[in-house]
Amino acid sequence: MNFFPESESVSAQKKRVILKELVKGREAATQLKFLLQNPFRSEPSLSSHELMANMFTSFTNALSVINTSSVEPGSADGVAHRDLLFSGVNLSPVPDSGNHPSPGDCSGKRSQKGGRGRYNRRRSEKTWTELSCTTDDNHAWRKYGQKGILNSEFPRSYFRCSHKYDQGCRATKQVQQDEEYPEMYRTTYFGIHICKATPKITHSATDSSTWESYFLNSDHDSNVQVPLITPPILTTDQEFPKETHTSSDLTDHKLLDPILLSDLKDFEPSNPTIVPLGKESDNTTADNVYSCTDSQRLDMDFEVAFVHFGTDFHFEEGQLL
DNA sequence: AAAATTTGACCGAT
DNA sequence: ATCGGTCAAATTTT
Repeated sequence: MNFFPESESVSAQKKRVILKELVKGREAATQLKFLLQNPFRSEPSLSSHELMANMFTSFTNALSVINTSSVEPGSADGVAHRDLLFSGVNLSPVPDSGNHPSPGDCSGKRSQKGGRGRYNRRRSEKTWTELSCTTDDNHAWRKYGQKGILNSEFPRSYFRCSHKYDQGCRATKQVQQDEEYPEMYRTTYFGIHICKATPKITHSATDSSTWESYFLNSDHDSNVQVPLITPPILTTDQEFPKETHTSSDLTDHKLLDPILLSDLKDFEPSNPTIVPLGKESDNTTADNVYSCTDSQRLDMDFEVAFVHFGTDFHFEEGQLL
Protein backbone atom coordinates (compact mmCIF):
# COMPACT_ATOMS: atom_id res chain seq x y z
CA MET A 1 0.00 0.00 0.00
CA ASN A 2 2.30 2.67 -1.14
CA PHE A 3 -0.33 5.22 -1.80
CA PHE A 4 0.66 8.83 -1.89
CA PRO A 5 4.31 8.31 -2.32
CA GLU A 6 4.51 11.74 -3.82
CA SER A 7 3.33 13.48 -0.70
CA GLU A 8 6.82 13.43 0.56
CA SER A 9 8.48 14.36 -2.63
CA VAL A 10 6.68 17.35 -3.99
CA SER A 11 9.61 19.47 -4.75
CA ALA A 12 9.59 23.21 -4.63
CA GLN A 13 10.02 23.22 -8.33
CA LYS A 14 6.94 21.13 -8.77
CA LYS A 15 4.99 23.37 -6.48
CA ARG A 16 6.00 26.35 -8.47
CA VAL A 17 4.82 24.78 -11.67
CA ILE A 18 1.56 23.73 -10.11
CA LEU A 19 0.96 27.13 -8.66
CA LYS A 20 1.75 28.83 -11.88
CA GLU A 21 -0.67 26.66 -13.77
CA LEU A 22 -3.44 27.11 -11.25
CA VAL A 23 -3.00 30.84 -11.21
CA LYS A 24 -3.17 30.88 -14.96
CA GLY A 25 -6.32 28.82 -14.89
CA ARG A 26 -7.90 31.05 -12.32
CA GLU A 27 -7.03 34.09 -14.35
CA ALA A 28 -8.68 32.60 -17.39
CA ALA A 29 -11.75 31.77 -15.33
CA THR A 30 -11.94 35.29 -14.06
CA GLN A 31 -11.78 36.68 -17.54
CA LEU A 32 -14.36 34.25 -18.73
CA LYS A 33 -16.69 35.21 -15.98
CA PHE A 34 -16.33 38.82 -16.86
CA LEU A 35 -16.85 38.09 -20.51
CA LEU A 36 -20.05 36.24 -19.82
CA GLN A 37 -21.34 38.87 -17.49
CA ASN A 38 -20.70 41.56 -20.02
CA PRO A 39 -21.28 39.89 -23.34
CA PHE A 40 -21.70 43.08 -25.28
CA ARG A 41 -18.83 44.96 -23.88
CA SER A 42 -16.33 45.27 -26.66
CA GLU A 43 -13.07 45.21 -24.90
CA PRO A 44 -10.02 43.59 -26.24
CA SER A 45 -10.11 40.17 -24.76
CA LEU A 46 -9.55 36.59 -25.56
CA SER A 47 -12.57 34.82 -26.84
CA SER A 48 -14.48 32.54 -24.56
CA HIS A 49 -13.14 29.64 -26.54
CA GLU A 50 -9.64 30.67 -25.94
CA LEU A 51 -10.27 31.24 -22.28
CA MET A 52 -11.80 27.84 -21.89
CA ALA A 53 -8.89 26.34 -23.68
CA ASN A 54 -6.53 28.09 -21.32
CA MET A 55 -8.43 26.87 -18.31
CA PHE A 56 -8.38 23.36 -19.57
CA THR A 57 -4.72 23.47 -20.34
CA SER A 58 -3.80 24.94 -17.00
CA PHE A 59 -5.75 22.47 -14.94
CA THR A 60 -4.58 19.54 -16.96
CA ASN A 61 -0.99 20.57 -16.63
CA ALA A 62 -1.33 21.08 -12.92
CA LEU A 63 -2.96 17.71 -12.49
CA SER A 64 -0.33 16.11 -14.55
CA VAL A 65 2.47 17.47 -12.44
CA ILE A 66 0.71 16.47 -9.27
CA ASN A 67 -0.07 13.00 -10.35
CA THR A 68 3.05 11.96 -12.09
CA SER A 69 5.46 10.48 -9.65
CA SER A 70 8.83 11.27 -11.02
CA VAL A 71 11.50 9.63 -9.05
CA GLU A 72 14.00 9.26 -11.76
CA PRO A 73 16.76 7.34 -10.12
CA GLY A 74 19.61 9.10 -11.73
CA SER A 75 18.48 12.66 -11.90
CA ALA A 76 17.79 14.90 -9.02
CA ASP A 77 16.60 17.67 -11.22
CA GLY A 78 14.44 15.50 -13.35
CA VAL A 79 11.35 16.75 -11.72
CA ALA A 80 9.40 19.00 -13.88
CA HIS A 81 10.31 18.34 -17.43
CA ARG A 82 9.34 14.74 -17.46
CA ASP A 83 6.06 15.57 -15.88
CA LEU A 84 4.96 18.33 -18.08
CA LEU A 85 2.69 17.44 -20.85
CA PHE A 86 4.21 17.90 -24.22
CA SER A 87 7.64 18.15 -22.94
CA GLY A 88 8.38 17.19 -26.45
CA VAL A 89 11.32 14.97 -26.72
CA ASN A 90 11.86 12.03 -24.60
CA LEU A 91 14.46 13.25 -22.24
CA SER A 92 16.48 10.17 -21.77
CA PRO A 93 19.51 10.87 -23.88
CA VAL A 94 19.46 7.54 -25.57
CA PRO A 95 21.87 7.55 -28.43
CA ASP A 96 19.79 4.84 -29.99
CA SER A 97 22.49 3.09 -31.78
CA GLY A 98 21.65 -0.25 -33.14
CA ASN A 99 18.15 -0.24 -31.96
CA HIS A 100 16.25 0.12 -35.12
CA PRO A 101 15.93 -2.79 -37.40
CA SER A 102 18.43 -1.81 -39.94
CA PRO A 103 18.11 -4.02 -42.97
CA GLY A 104 20.34 -6.98 -42.94
CA ASP A 105 20.61 -6.75 -39.23
CA CYS A 106 18.07 -9.41 -38.71
CA SER A 107 20.86 -11.57 -37.44
CA GLY A 108 19.01 -14.81 -37.53
CA LYS A 109 17.65 -14.06 -34.10
CA ARG A 110 14.60 -16.14 -34.48
CA SER A 111 13.31 -18.45 -31.89
CA GLN A 112 12.74 -21.95 -33.10
CA LYS A 113 9.30 -22.17 -31.71
CA GLY A 114 7.58 -18.85 -31.94
CA GLY A 115 9.17 -17.80 -35.16
CA ARG A 116 8.88 -14.23 -34.08
CA GLY A 117 11.35 -11.63 -35.07
CA ARG A 118 12.98 -9.43 -32.54
CA TYR A 119 10.84 -6.72 -31.14
CA ASN A 120 11.70 -3.18 -31.98
CA ARG A 121 12.25 -1.37 -28.80
CA ARG A 122 11.48 2.21 -29.39
CA ARG A 123 13.38 4.59 -27.27
CA SER A 124 13.92 8.13 -28.37
CA GLU A 125 10.40 8.40 -29.56
CA LYS A 126 8.38 11.38 -28.59
CA THR A 127 6.45 10.42 -25.48
CA TRP A 128 4.10 12.23 -23.22
CA THR A 129 1.49 11.47 -20.65
CA GLU A 130 -2.02 12.70 -20.17
CA LEU A 131 -4.45 12.24 -17.37
CA SER A 132 -8.03 12.30 -18.46
CA CYS A 133 -11.44 11.06 -17.57
CA THR A 134 -11.80 9.55 -20.97
CA THR A 135 -9.70 7.24 -22.99
CA ASP A 136 -10.96 8.50 -26.28
CA ASP A 137 -8.62 10.80 -28.10
CA ASN A 138 -10.06 10.83 -31.56
CA HIS A 139 -7.61 8.43 -33.02
CA ALA A 140 -8.31 4.92 -34.14
CA TRP A 141 -6.52 2.47 -31.89
CA ARG A 142 -6.24 -1.26 -31.86
CA LYS A 143 -5.68 -2.95 -28.58
CA TYR A 144 -2.94 -5.50 -28.71
CA GLY A 145 -2.30 -6.39 -25.14
CA GLN A 146 -3.09 -6.01 -21.51
CA LYS A 147 -0.86 -6.66 -18.60
CA GLY A 148 -1.01 -6.63 -14.87
CA ILE A 149 1.61 -4.30 -13.50
CA LEU A 150 3.53 -4.92 -10.36
CA ASN A 151 2.23 -2.90 -7.43
CA SER A 152 -0.56 -1.49 -9.51
CA GLU A 153 -4.13 -2.14 -8.79
CA PHE A 154 -5.19 -1.78 -12.38
CA PRO A 155 -3.92 -3.46 -15.49
CA ARG A 156 -2.24 -1.59 -18.28
CA SER A 157 -3.62 -1.77 -21.78
CA TYR A 158 -1.57 -1.48 -24.92
CA PHE A 159 -2.76 0.07 -28.12
CA ARG A 160 -1.27 0.71 -31.50
CA CYS A 161 -2.60 2.92 -34.23
CA SER A 162 -5.15 1.16 -36.36
CA HIS A 163 -3.27 2.33 -39.40
CA LYS A 164 -0.06 0.65 -38.50
CA TYR A 165 -0.21 -1.59 -41.52
CA ASP A 166 -2.21 0.33 -44.08
CA GLN A 167 -0.35 3.56 -43.49
CA GLY A 168 2.67 2.60 -41.52
CA CYS A 169 1.75 4.71 -38.55
CA ARG A 170 3.82 3.69 -35.58
CA ALA A 171 2.06 5.57 -32.83
CA THR A 172 1.20 3.59 -29.75
CA LYS A 173 -0.22 4.32 -26.37
CA GLN A 174 -0.57 2.72 -23.00
CA VAL A 175 -3.57 3.32 -20.83
CA GLN A 176 -3.93 2.61 -17.17
CA GLN A 177 -6.47 3.60 -14.62
CA ASP A 178 -5.01 6.04 -12.18
CA GLU A 179 -4.40 4.77 -8.69
CA GLU A 180 -5.28 7.93 -6.95
CA TYR A 181 -8.22 8.89 -9.11
CA PRO A 182 -9.66 5.65 -10.39
CA GLU A 183 -12.17 7.51 -12.48
CA MET A 184 -9.34 8.87 -14.55
CA TYR A 185 -6.99 7.28 -16.98
CA ARG A 186 -3.34 7.84 -17.38
CA THR A 187 -2.36 7.59 -20.99
CA THR A 188 1.17 7.55 -22.24
CA TYR A 189 1.66 8.16 -25.92
CA PHE A 190 4.63 6.97 -27.93
CA GLY A 191 5.34 8.53 -31.26
CA ILE A 192 3.23 10.81 -33.32
CA HIS A 193 0.66 9.84 -35.86
CA ILE A 194 1.64 10.00 -39.45
CA CYS A 195 -1.59 8.47 -40.57
CA LYS A 196 -4.10 10.54 -42.39
CA ALA A 197 -6.79 11.79 -40.09
CA THR A 198 -10.08 10.24 -40.86
CA PRO A 199 -13.03 12.58 -40.96
CA LYS A 200 -15.07 10.63 -38.53
CA ILE A 201 -17.40 13.19 -37.08
CA THR A 202 -19.54 13.88 -40.03
CA HIS A 203 -22.74 12.51 -38.71
CA SER A 204 -25.01 14.26 -36.27
CA ALA A 205 -23.02 15.50 -33.42
CA THR A 206 -26.15 15.87 -31.46
CA ASP A 207 -25.47 13.57 -28.66
CA SER A 208 -23.79 15.60 -26.06
CA SER A 209 -22.27 13.31 -23.65
CA THR A 210 -18.88 13.89 -22.42
CA TRP A 211 -18.75 17.19 -20.91
CA GLU A 212 -17.56 15.89 -17.70
CA SER A 213 -14.65 14.41 -19.49
CA TYR A 214 -12.72 17.54 -19.43
CA PHE A 215 -12.99 18.43 -15.86
CA LEU A 216 -12.40 16.79 -12.61
CA ASN A 217 -15.49 17.12 -10.54
CA SER A 218 -14.22 18.13 -7.19
CA ASP A 219 -17.51 17.82 -5.42
CA HIS A 220 -16.60 17.77 -1.83
CA ASP A 221 -13.56 19.90 -2.01
CA SER A 222 -14.34 23.07 -0.25
CA ASN A 223 -11.32 25.19 -0.74
CA VAL A 224 -10.61 24.59 -4.34
CA GLN A 225 -11.98 27.35 -6.44
CA VAL A 226 -12.82 25.47 -9.50
CA PRO A 227 -15.58 26.95 -11.55
CA LEU A 228 -18.52 24.65 -11.54
CA ILE A 229 -19.86 24.06 -14.93
CA THR A 230 -23.00 22.08 -14.93
CA PRO A 231 -22.93 19.88 -17.93
CA PRO A 232 -25.90 19.13 -20.08
CA ILE A 233 -27.92 16.05 -19.58
CA LEU A 234 -25.72 13.07 -19.79
CA THR A 235 -26.71 9.74 -21.05
CA THR A 236 -25.81 7.38 -18.35
CA ASP A 237 -24.87 4.51 -20.56
CA GLN A 238 -21.90 6.49 -21.64
CA GLU A 239 -20.84 7.14 -18.15
CA PHE A 240 -17.67 5.49 -17.10
CA PRO A 241 -18.19 2.16 -15.54
CA LYS A 242 -17.57 2.26 -11.87
CA GLU A 243 -15.53 -0.71 -10.96
CA THR A 244 -17.57 -2.48 -8.40
CA HIS A 245 -15.94 -5.74 -9.24
CA THR A 246 -12.72 -6.32 -11.03
CA SER A 247 -10.99 -3.89 -13.23
CA SER A 248 -10.79 -5.23 -16.67
CA ASP A 249 -12.98 -3.25 -18.98
CA LEU A 250 -10.69 -0.52 -20.00
CA THR A 251 -11.69 -0.62 -23.56
CA ASP A 252 -15.33 -0.19 -22.95
CA HIS A 253 -15.60 3.49 -23.42
CA LYS A 254 -16.26 4.65 -26.88
CA LEU A 255 -16.90 8.15 -25.84
CA LEU A 256 -16.74 11.46 -27.47
CA ASP A 257 -13.66 13.11 -28.67
CA PRO A 258 -11.69 14.77 -25.99
CA ILE A 259 -9.76 17.91 -26.54
CA LEU A 260 -6.18 17.19 -27.11
CA LEU A 261 -3.84 19.75 -25.83
CA SER A 262 -1.98 19.53 -29.04
CA ASP A 263 -5.12 20.63 -30.79
CA LEU A 264 -5.63 23.52 -28.50
CA LYS A 265 -2.18 24.77 -29.14
CA ASP A 266 -3.01 25.93 -32.60
CA PHE A 267 -6.42 27.01 -31.66
CA GLU A 268 -7.51 30.24 -33.18
CA PRO A 269 -10.67 31.61 -31.84
CA SER A 270 -13.48 32.65 -34.04
CA ASN A 271 -16.35 34.72 -32.88
CA PRO A 272 -18.88 32.87 -30.89
CA THR A 273 -22.16 34.45 -30.11
CA ILE A 274 -22.94 34.70 -26.50
CA VAL A 275 -26.58 35.22 -25.82
CA PRO A 276 -28.04 35.92 -22.43
CA LEU A 277 -31.12 33.83 -21.91
CA GLY A 278 -32.27 35.50 -18.80
CA LYS A 279 -34.00 33.55 -16.13
CA GLU A 280 -33.91 29.89 -16.04
CA SER A 281 -36.01 27.36 -17.76
CA ASP A 282 -35.99 23.78 -16.74
CA ASN A 283 -33.19 22.08 -15.00
CA THR A 284 -30.95 24.57 -13.40
CA THR A 285 -31.24 26.91 -10.55
CA ALA A 286 -29.14 29.63 -12.04
CA ASP A 287 -30.72 32.97 -12.42
CA ASN A 288 -28.72 34.05 -15.35
CA VAL A 289 -28.07 31.70 -18.17
CA TYR A 290 -26.12 32.43 -21.27
CA SER A 291 -25.95 30.49 -24.40
CA CYS A 292 -22.78 30.51 -26.36
CA THR A 293 -22.62 29.16 -29.85
CA ASP A 294 -20.15 28.99 -32.59
CA SER A 295 -21.25 27.26 -35.70
CA GLN A 296 -18.35 28.14 -37.87
CA ARG A 297 -15.89 25.52 -36.95
CA LEU A 298 -17.79 22.32 -36.92
CA ASP A 299 -15.19 20.65 -38.99
CA MET A 300 -12.55 20.67 -36.34
CA ASP A 301 -12.27 17.72 -34.07
CA PHE A 302 -12.05 19.58 -30.88
CA GLU A 303 -14.71 21.95 -31.95
CA VAL A 304 -17.39 19.42 -31.35
CA ALA A 305 -16.66 19.64 -27.72
CA PHE A 306 -16.84 23.36 -27.82
CA VAL A 307 -20.06 23.29 -29.67
CA HIS A 308 -21.50 21.16 -26.97
CA PHE A 309 -20.14 23.56 -24.54
CA GLY A 310 -21.50 26.36 -26.58
CA THR A 311 -25.00 25.20 -27.15
CA ASP A 312 -25.54 23.52 -23.90
CA PHE A 313 -23.37 24.81 -21.23
CA HIS A 314 -24.86 26.59 -18.34
CA PHE A 315 -23.04 28.77 -16.00
CA GLU A 316 -24.23 29.12 -12.51
CA GLU A 317 -23.73 32.60 -11.35
CA GLY A 318 -22.11 32.91 -8.02
CA GLN A 319 -20.31 29.68 -8.29
CA LEU A 320 -17.50 31.16 -10.17
CA LEU A 321 -14.76 32.17 -7.84
C1' DA B 1 -17.04 -12.72 -43.19
C1' DA B 2 -14.34 -9.24 -41.36
C1' DA B 3 -12.75 -6.62 -37.73
C1' DA B 4 -11.66 -6.02 -32.94
C1' DT B 5 -10.52 -7.96 -28.44
C1' DT B 6 -8.83 -11.36 -25.16
C1' DT B 7 -5.29 -13.94 -23.35
C1' DG B 8 -1.28 -16.71 -22.58
C1' DA B 9 3.15 -17.34 -24.56
C1' DC B 10 7.18 -15.17 -26.17
C1' DC B 11 10.84 -11.62 -26.12
C1' DG B 12 14.33 -8.26 -24.42
C1' DA B 13 16.10 -5.93 -20.53
C1' DT B 14 17.42 -5.91 -15.86
C1' DA C 1 14.21 -15.29 -12.45
C1' DT C 2 11.30 -11.37 -12.97
C1' DC C 3 9.03 -7.64 -15.24
C1' DG C 4 6.90 -5.12 -18.75
C1' DG C 5 6.01 -4.91 -23.75
C1' DT C 6 4.52 -7.52 -27.94
C1' DC C 7 2.75 -11.26 -30.72
C1' DA C 8 -0.73 -14.11 -32.49
C1' DA C 9 -4.19 -17.78 -31.97
C1' DA C 10 -8.63 -18.10 -30.12
C1' DT C 11 -12.63 -15.82 -29.23
C1' DT C 12 -16.01 -12.24 -29.45
C1' DT C 13 -18.20 -8.46 -31.71
C1' DT C 14 -19.91 -6.02 -35.67
